[in-house]
Order: sequence, then C-alpha cells, then structure tokens
Amino acid sequence: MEPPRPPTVLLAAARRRRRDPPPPPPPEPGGGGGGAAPKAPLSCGGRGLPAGAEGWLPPLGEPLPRREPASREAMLRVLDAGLERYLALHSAYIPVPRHRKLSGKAGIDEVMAATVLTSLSTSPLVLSHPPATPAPEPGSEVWKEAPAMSSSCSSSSNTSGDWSWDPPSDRSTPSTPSPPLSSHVPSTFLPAPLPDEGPDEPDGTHFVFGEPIPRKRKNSTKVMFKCLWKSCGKVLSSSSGMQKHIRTMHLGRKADLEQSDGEEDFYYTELDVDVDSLTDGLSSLTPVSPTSSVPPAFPGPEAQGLAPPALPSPDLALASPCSPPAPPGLCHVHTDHAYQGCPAPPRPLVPPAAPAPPPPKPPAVPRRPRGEAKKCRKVYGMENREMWCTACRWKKACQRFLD
DNA sequence: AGTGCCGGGAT
DNA sequence: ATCCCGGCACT
Repeated sequence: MEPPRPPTVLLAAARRRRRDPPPPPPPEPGGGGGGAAPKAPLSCGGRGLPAGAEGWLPPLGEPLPRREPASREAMLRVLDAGLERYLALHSAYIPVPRHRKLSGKAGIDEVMAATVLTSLSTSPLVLSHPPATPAPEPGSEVWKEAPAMSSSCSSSSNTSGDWSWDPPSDRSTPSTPSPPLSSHVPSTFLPAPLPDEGPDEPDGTHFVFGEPIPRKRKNSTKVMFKCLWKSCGKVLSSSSGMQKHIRTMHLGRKADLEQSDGEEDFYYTELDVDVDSLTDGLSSLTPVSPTSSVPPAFPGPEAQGLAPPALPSPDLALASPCSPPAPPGLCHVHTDHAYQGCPAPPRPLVPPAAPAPPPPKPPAVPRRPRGEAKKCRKVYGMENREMWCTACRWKKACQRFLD
C-alpha cells in the first residue's frame, strides 16, 4: 500500500542503505536483490534479480567488486540460461553442429562470412585497429583462436574480438551525424573508435563505466555475435567477423575497407552462451529466429530491397538484458562502442513499442518506523529546545523517549 | 505542514 | 567528538 514514491526516494533510500547496519531485511518478495547484491539497486535491474537469481550467482571465490558487477553478473547468468534454453530448442531444427550447412540463401551468407572470416584470420588487419599493438590482451593470455575450436569457443573474453566487450570510448555520441543508416537508432554499433579516443582502448574485454571491471567472462560461457539485420541471423564467433559480415553483407562495403570511417553502424548482439550445456550444437545458432529481434529498419542496400518492412517486434525486450525474464538468447547487445555495460538498457534496436517503464518498486527502505512516543521536540516544543535531549537537539534519534 | 532523524558538514 | 543542519520519510 505504499504509494509510489518519487524518484528521489530511491536515491535517498539507496544512500541511506549504504550506512544502515544490516537491517533485518524482510525477505522481499521477488527476491529483490537477494543476499547477493544487497546494495544499490542497479539502474535497471536493481529491483531485482529475478526470484531465485541468487541461485545463479556463482560462488565467486573472490569478493565481488561491489554493486554492478555482482548483480550484473547474476543477470547475465540468468540470461545465459535463457539463451541456453532457446538454443536448445532451435538447434533442434537446425541440424548444423559445427560446420554449417551451406544451402539456401542463408548458406550463401554464411559462406561469405566464413570466407571473410577465414581470410581475416590470416590477415593482421582484422585483428585490430591499432596495428601497432600486437595483442595486448587482458589476461596477457595471448591465446589465439585455437584451430580446433575456431568457431565454437573462441572469444570468451577477447580473442579475435577486438572489441569484445565494449565501449572503450563511451563517448559514443548518440548523435552521430546521421550515418548512412540508422537514423533513429540511438545506440548503434560504431566499430571504429572515435579518433579522439586514442588507440588504446582499454581492452575491449572489460566493461565499462570506467570501472575496472576485471572480470573475465566465465570460461564456460562463450561469446557469439549475432547479426541483427533483418532476415539475417548470422552468428559469428568474433566481433570483427561480425563487423566484417555486416559491412560486406549488409552495408555493401568492400571487405577490404577495413577501417571504417566510423560512420558504420553494426547491429549485432553479443550472445553469452553457456558452452557447457550448449556445447557444439551451439555453433549453429538459428539463422533467423522468430523471436530474435529485428534489426532496426534502417535503409540498407539490401535491407530495403529484400527485407520486408519488418516491424519492431515487441520482443525487442531482447534488448533489455536487465529484464528478468530473459528473452531467449542474448544478453547484452553488443555494441562496439556502446556505452553501457549492461545496466543501461542497451537497445540497439528500435525503441520498444511499449517501453513499459520499470515499475518504480520501492526498495523497501529499512527506515525504522516512526515511534509512537512523543519526542522532545513535541513534548517541550521548539521554545524549550534546551530541554531536549541532545540527540533531539542534534536532530538525531531521540534518546530520551525511546520507542 | 509538522515531526523524526539520517547523512554530513563544520569546528 | 561534538554540534548543527539540510533534507528526506512519514504522518
């Protein structure tokens, strides 16, 4: 029966919570935040890990870097699970374990992409913008894609993907000078780092928010990149490959135009796939999933011609990794430049029809209920302030008339 | 609007 | 540590 509070409340609440001693948190229905992330509600999911989300939290041996990381991780996990299920389903009718079948139009695309990828793998070019930097990968583990699993377990956090995770330069100005495509799409995947950002993008491995999120993706999960262009569900294992794919397939650009002018928009999502359960079947993601999101209706060379004016399906929810019921696959839409690690609703797609603003669920502030007893102020009145207990005088909890 | 008191600043 | 107060939560 709590009336909706103004947003400020949340702030205050959060702030307060910071200090409050472990307030015997009344088990919040919905597991909001659970024990895993007792604090700070995330901007988007703060309210909550879905019930039972705690279960997903890995027994991280190390102390979570507080806040975001904690719940974010949990969310990712949840999402992963969703993806898992989703894939399990689809892989059923997409019998293409490791080597895709090349047949039909999809096949062509795949071949092309594959070709591109292959050629790329040999070309130093593709590996990164900063040709100078050999492979400053995070963990220093400079393991390249293992030949054996080139497509099934590459990037778990880096590998070929140059920008695997993100927004090195989150300056990704939302107001890019209307690039060829994407007009109304706020967050686009702009591959090329903005010139001013300098060469050293903090390895794309890490998250953002300027936070040194050291966390690598769990080994068990693998990152796949799924093309969001209409009628193209291509899934590749590396972001560079994906970009290549988009560039060549959808943007109609020359593959060799390696360096984008920064005006390209790449729409693809990053799928965090749980390799353990998906195992090999995974590499054959569904080419075009009905539930998957539709790429923004941008005027693409072929998008216009071939693709039917797909309307943004409601399940674009896909774009909001934060929503508990993880839509099938996906998780963080990966934008190469994006600015948000996750908290912010990454919507590379058209703004969801029904934004459905997250219900401002009050974070159940542990504020102690106001006692019945009259306090000094009331008893003595402002006139006799000197008679108040010191606490009252200092505007602290009354010590004289305890509840 | 009044009251209680948290969170913080000033000393 | 003490004193004070801005401002929020709640009535």
